Amino acid sequence: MSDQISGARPTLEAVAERAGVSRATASRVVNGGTGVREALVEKVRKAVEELGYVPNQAARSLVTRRTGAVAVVVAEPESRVFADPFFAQQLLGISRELAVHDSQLVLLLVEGTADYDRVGRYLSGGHVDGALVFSLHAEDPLPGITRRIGLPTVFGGRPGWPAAEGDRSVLYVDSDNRGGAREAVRHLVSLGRERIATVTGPLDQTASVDRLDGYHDILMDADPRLVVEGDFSEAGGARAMAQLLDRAPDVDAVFVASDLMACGALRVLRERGRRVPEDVAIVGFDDMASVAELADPPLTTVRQEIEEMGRLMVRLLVRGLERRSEEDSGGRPLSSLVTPTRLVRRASA
Amino acid sequence: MSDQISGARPTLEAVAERAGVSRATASRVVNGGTGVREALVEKVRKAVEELGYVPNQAARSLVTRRTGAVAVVVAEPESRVFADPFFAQQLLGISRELAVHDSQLVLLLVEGTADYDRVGRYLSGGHVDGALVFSLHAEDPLPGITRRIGLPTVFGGRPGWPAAEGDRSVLYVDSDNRGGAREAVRHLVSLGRERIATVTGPLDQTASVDRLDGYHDILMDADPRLVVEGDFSEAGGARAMAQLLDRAPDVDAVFVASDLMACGALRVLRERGRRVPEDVAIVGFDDMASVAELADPPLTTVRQEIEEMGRLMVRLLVRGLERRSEEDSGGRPLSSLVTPTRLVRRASA
DNA sequence: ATACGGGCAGAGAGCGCTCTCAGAAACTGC
DNA sequence: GCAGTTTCTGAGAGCGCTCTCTGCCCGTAT
Repeated sequence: MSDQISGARPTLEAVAERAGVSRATASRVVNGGTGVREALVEKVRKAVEELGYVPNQAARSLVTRRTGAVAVVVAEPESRVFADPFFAQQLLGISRELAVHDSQLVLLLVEGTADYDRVGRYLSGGHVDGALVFSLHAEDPLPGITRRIGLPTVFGGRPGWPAAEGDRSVLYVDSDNRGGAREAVRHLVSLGRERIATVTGPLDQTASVDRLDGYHDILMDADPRLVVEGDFSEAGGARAMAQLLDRAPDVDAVFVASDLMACGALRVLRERGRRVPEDVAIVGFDDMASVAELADPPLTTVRQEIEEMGRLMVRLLVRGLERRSEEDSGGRPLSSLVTPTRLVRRASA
Repeated sequence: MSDQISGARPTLEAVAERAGVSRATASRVVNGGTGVREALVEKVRKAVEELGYVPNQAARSLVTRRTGAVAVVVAEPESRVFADPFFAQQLLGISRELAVHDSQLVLLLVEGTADYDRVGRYLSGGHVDGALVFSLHAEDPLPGITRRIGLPTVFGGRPGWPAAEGDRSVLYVDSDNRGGAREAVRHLVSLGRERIATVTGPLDQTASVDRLDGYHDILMDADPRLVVEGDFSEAGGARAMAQLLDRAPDVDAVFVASDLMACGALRVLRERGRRVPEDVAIVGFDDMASVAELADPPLTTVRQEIEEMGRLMVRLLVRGLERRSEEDSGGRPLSSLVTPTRLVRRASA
């Protein structure tokens, strides 16, 4: 019987009546139950149970101004959600951490200009308490939107748009791309390699730039022919590697800015008869399980805690929300997070 | 000025006042504007514009009982969202189609038992108008949950739990796995191959079973040694292929139930010195752009319209919602959809 | 001119919940 | 035993919106 009530869902009113208390008391119990006599708490709990009561979120958020939902905004999903197991894992982290905070994940994929409109309207509509934004490029209007409407926002990766530089109020979670790159290159140097090249990601993304900076930190005046721009795809890595071999046949090590690209590079090296790591040592970046370990040879790579980054984004956002609602704003202001990376040695270097 | 109102968002009341009309009229205009004189429509539009009014969804859905959101429930995301570009693409289709219908996508990833609880509560809470469910296995409680609470639901792929068989009220969108497999095998036969094997997906998934059935449709009494179970992963495909070569060294063609597995198979064949397609012809399944075309040799495969399937799920759900709200239920009942597949010939067979 | 019908606009009653505020009940101290 | 506290409970006012219902105004027919 009671598990088939498909029609009218019970209201708080009904629960209160059944428990013989007022709506206010029932509400108190449902929301934590502090300050209510134990006997009544029990009664209400029982009524909730029997009726199969579930609070109506719409009514609740109408008055609390909280929705219990967080938007995850992804620009250019085609190139991202997709090709990128990276993002999938981050999403997993986000989802898990949101579950901990009893919040829902509203996924907004943004493709065209019209979508920006739609998403902008949605975010302004008070449908969500905050937003986690993954936007790749500098000209993205998203950051401006969330800022204008005052929606708490955390970015995935250091945002690259000009005004953000040095603006401490812009919150993001990133991994230590530069440090990781440094460690990778240092490792290659320690191996005695002398012509160390790098295949970068698209240089309009901060992650790519930071990794390249890390490379230059160690190899301050590297031969510019040893730097080739890739696009984070397997094919792009292959293309870049081919180009590199043509430009600098004497290359003996490559720091490739992603595992996927490293795979492409590995393939080209194999095709051209270069042995890895004997002739050319390779270090990747990401440590994506499905790629790095299975590569031939298994990739030495820089590990980032991808899922952890997703979780941290949520925690940062939630902390911001708490502050805001407490009108507290005490303590020192929230600041962006940079998660450590670490070199994982396998066979390729 | 007006684009920085971070505090109080304007209400319909405010719009009405500014336009010099009643709240009711303002509401009419905002929701389509039929039955309102053009002059007033203009005035209200202007007021909306000037105030930057955005309707409060909570208030609206409190009275309409519609949320404008659809849940996408994914069981076992780790093995799915992840490894599976397949799912990503379907999600893209879903997102795009939902945008068309002005609905939001609430992503629910389900992992442990506790999650089922949480998700069940959420779905019962009236937070969403319907659900799109991807659940892999027979024992999944999800279908039961949505059914019990009477939430309109469409499944991704034919559900495999026992009670669903033959139940026309269970709606799903699937591709023609069996037909596609048949076509693949028929093609291999037409090539004159005589020892045609198959690497299946996990046989607790209907898609895998259906593809295997398609294989048997053509090869009614195939040697059981020619059937090996894989797991839809690259590594699994490699493993299965190796096993196959051991069991039946004379195999001259393989229908592999996914492109990813086909890649693994290709790799093993290469390692063992078998030429593709000369010695062993391979046909994959999925036609995933990032895999099939880039494989060496490029894969002949069965194409499914993955994104389209996502879109169809949404359309089916939306149609169900419309019917339900119109109390119409006229016309013939909605029925599940099976999208066609087609063989794409490349070099591997 | 009066009666009647149709198209439009406004008043107002909720939707289900939270939260303040005030009053009841139980406790303390003198 | 009574005033002064403290703890708990209930009444009731909204949150912002939709939607029905009533009434106005206009055009047309009588």
